[in-house]
Amino acid sequence: MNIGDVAQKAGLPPKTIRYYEDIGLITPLRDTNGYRLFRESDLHKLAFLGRARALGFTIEDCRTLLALYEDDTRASADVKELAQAHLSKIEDKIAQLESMRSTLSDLVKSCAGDNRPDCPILSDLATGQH
Amino acid sequence: MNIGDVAQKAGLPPKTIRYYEDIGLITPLRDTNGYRLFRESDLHKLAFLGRARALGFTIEDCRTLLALYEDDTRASADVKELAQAHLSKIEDKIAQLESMRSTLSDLVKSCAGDNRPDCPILSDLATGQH
DNA sequence: CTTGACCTTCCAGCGACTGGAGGCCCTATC
DNA sequence: GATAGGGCCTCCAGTCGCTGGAAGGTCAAG
Repeated sequence: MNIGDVAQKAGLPPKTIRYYEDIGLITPLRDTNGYRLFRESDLHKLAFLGRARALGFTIEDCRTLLALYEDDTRASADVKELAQAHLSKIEDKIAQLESMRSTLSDLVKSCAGDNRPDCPILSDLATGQH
Repeated sequence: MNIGDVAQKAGLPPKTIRYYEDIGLITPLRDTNGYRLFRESDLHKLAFLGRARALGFTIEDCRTLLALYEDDTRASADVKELAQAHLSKIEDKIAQLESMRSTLSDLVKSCAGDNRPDCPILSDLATGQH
């Protein structure tokens, strides 16, 4: 398979796939013309990476996950720990965003949104007081 | 005031303040020794920026917000529109993170987390099937 | 033989800082 | 007057995960 094919099948842009090769996540073969030549196993890895990235794992997490995936002697505890840590980070981010959402939502509601200059949003930003 | 003082008062690192000057958000004076010399108005702007950033506004949004703040003839509708658009982006992000959280949470729960290699987290990443 | 789609590499840029090197300035103490 | 320590300066590079674009080779169809 050429890069375009795998890109389609894995649902990742060619650029991203080249990047993943650059940083050593995959090592496709090379055709005589210099084109990358992808095996089924490469496609499989790329799909794995796509799903892991979609769950928000960092590239380094993905590297570790791939290594664990390919290690028959892994302990599921290691995978779980990684996933749990990532989950915690996501929950932190959600909490942070929820806090912003709450404040912003209040501010937006309190703003008339008309032609006049008076604006509680700007007042809040200016003074920190509601 | 020197940069250390405003940094403390505004709750922003000196590096960030220099960066804000670099990109033209503030323009402190200069002392004869080359040190930045901050007026009350600079501190006020920095505090404004700090709060806007804490609400997740991008730097470009902050630039616009500052301009609106300093424009007596603004329409509060413009501020509200900006804030509303930002709020929508935040809500999108929250939705995306919630979706990750949900999937991840299920996966983590379903993983034994012991010495054995069997791991539903990896299976899911490998196949996309639960 | 040409066109156009595909592939290659390499370099630069995104956002919002952050770290570090190398060096000047200021104050206090000896 | 020398020195130590802290604060300030500029400039460059790195972060993360791509993404865009330039310049050029390759391939299949007409």
